[in-house]
Amino acid sequence: MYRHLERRLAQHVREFLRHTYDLDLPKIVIEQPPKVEFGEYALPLAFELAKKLRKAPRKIAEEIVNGLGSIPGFEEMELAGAGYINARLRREELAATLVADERPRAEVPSGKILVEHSSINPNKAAHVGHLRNAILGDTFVRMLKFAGREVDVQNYIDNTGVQVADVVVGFLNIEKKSRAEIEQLARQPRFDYYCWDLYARVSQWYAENKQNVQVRQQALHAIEEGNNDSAAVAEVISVAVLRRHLETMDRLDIEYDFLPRESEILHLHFWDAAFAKLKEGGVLSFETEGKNNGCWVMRRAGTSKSEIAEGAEASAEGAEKGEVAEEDQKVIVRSNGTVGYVGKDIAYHLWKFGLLGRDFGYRRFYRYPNGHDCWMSTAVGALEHPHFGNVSEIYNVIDARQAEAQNTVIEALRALGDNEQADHYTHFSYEMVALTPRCAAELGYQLSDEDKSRPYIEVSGRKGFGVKADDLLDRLIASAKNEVDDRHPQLTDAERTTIATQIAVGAVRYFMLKFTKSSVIAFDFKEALSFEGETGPYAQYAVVRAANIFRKGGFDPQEFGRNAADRVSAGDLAKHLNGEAGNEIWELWLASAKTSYLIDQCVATTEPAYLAKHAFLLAQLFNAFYHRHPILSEADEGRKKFLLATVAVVRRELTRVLAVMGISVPAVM
RNA sequence: GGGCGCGUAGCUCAAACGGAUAGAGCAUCGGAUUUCUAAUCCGACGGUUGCAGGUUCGAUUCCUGCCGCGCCUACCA
Repeated sequence: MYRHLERRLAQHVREFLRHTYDLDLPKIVIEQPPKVEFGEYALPLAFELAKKLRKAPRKIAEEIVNGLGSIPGFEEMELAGAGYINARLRREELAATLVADERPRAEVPSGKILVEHSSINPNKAAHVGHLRNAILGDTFVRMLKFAGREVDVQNYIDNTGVQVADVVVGFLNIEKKSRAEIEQLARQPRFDYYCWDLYARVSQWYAENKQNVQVRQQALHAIEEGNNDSAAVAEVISVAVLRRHLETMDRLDIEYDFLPRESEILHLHFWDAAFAKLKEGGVLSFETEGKNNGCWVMRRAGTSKSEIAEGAEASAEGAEKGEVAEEDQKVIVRSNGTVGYVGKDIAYHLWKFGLLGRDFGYRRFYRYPNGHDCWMSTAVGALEHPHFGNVSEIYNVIDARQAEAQNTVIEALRALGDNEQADHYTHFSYEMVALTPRCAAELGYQLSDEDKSRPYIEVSGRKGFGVKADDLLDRLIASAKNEVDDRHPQLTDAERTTIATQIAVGAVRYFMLKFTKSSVIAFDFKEALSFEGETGPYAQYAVVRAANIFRKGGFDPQEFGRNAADRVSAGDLAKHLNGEAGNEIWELWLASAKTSYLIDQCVATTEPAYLAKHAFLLAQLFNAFYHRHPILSEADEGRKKFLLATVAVVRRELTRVLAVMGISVPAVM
């Protein structure tokens, strides 16, 4: 409703400007005043118009205020400061729509959206960096669904790369395990932990002897070719580790619809189809000299043609022929004829948009406890399956280090003339999770003096350096469980574990969402394990308190919410929300009204952190309100109903906001 | 060298297209009617927004230069 009113205001102002000044502004800037006393919306419009109209800002603001007339839902406009126009809502009207939970539906664009996230190499346990990816991705999916969009969630599995080959080498060449033994190990509960350690050992083993590196090459080729022992072992390992990743993510309520695998991209010859298109479209060029002699190359994204043309004389000759300077070349097909990962990625993305002309086979792979099926690609699949791909919009949740590769894929689409698709390709970029030196030391890693002086140290799976996702979750659950055990000894152990798990998930999900995407998270257990202050449990606690009021008062909160419209009168709303005394509580109502508005902002900017901040603000306002106003002991019956309606609205909206962040609310805390 | 990003309180971070007194959490210190449970609340302390210019009625935000830091820049994936 809040965003609906904002649009209504913008519409009125736009029409007024057209009539009065014959001005057509494409965008009416609407801000939020620093304090509720100033109103709910602020327009710095007059400053902008001062130059165009050659009048003082204050004078213009005055004209607008006087000329705008009345707008449904709004009080009269007000002039403030040097030329701000503040708009004030009729508080009781917005409050009434909130009580009744009336939400005007915004028009939803049609077309399916594909969100790709997680994409963890299936050769070792998931770590905190993967957690950030999956939580950002899953939260974004929830936001899109909240906004009414249809979404498919994909988790791309690179099961044929060197990382998997390395672990295969570890099992076969270092540990000298048989296939049967490996299959046995793969059934162990935390097989991914075993691989984590082995992977680190393999890296060391390569460093010890140059010849060992050749073993890796052989393994890699064998895996890509298929139909041999190495390939079979690779399949066992990657599938088992992948299953573990799905289990880990399921602990956080993160689910996927489809797992496309690189092995199928290879075996179903996606690349051949893409290669033909790229050659036909003149996107690739074949090098006949220099270091990339014999390769098919593409211009690296971000290197423009004009710069080359204006650049050094040495490249001027090549530039005239439309060639790409060597340092700007991205090799797509190697001189030995094999395709690199960017090539496969281009093929994959052509498939996503339905431009490839080929499809995967599909098979059911994983069934979640709630009955939802996750499908996986396969060479020859089930006859009956849901349809994936062929979408109109995609978001790839991939960290900022992959920006160049992502842009290269987008450029390939453009070069093929698929601009519509390129425009709807969003690299949802975010910064990595690193460890603080203190955290690294805590984990027992030896640090150089140089590393100790850094603000953070990059995680490295290859070195086995990092915090495993399941370890973090285990620690969070244990810590929460201690607290719950103390506070609620009357509950069964199972009940207490459920609550502790909800709190742990709330803590880790909030932690990963509260930083803006562009901020590197320097991970530290102390901060991540905190349940106080700006944390998920703080917000959960606010909802639990709200629910407690109803429980103690003998009401069912949902029931009360549904009937609140009958219980609290318009007169009471007006009486208690207006004036000096009403400001504080109105702030709480207003914040509660902003759920849809915030989610729109988050989707438009691909920035979930705004919603996390909002959840915290809402919880903070509620906690202050809770402290200041005794409700059940309120003598004035009308006021008591009003306060209960306030609690009902906040409880509902905060629960909703937390749900979009994938955070559930415990029964008690 | 080139590309992308960052630099804000002791620490970790906010501040949507440039806007009203730059805000939170943590830490430190001092408080809260023994209540709808304190995983809470209130207060204090804490800032030349890396430096120097420029644009603007107005700059943490935009532009230029400098300083510092990180990531990317493989015929690895």
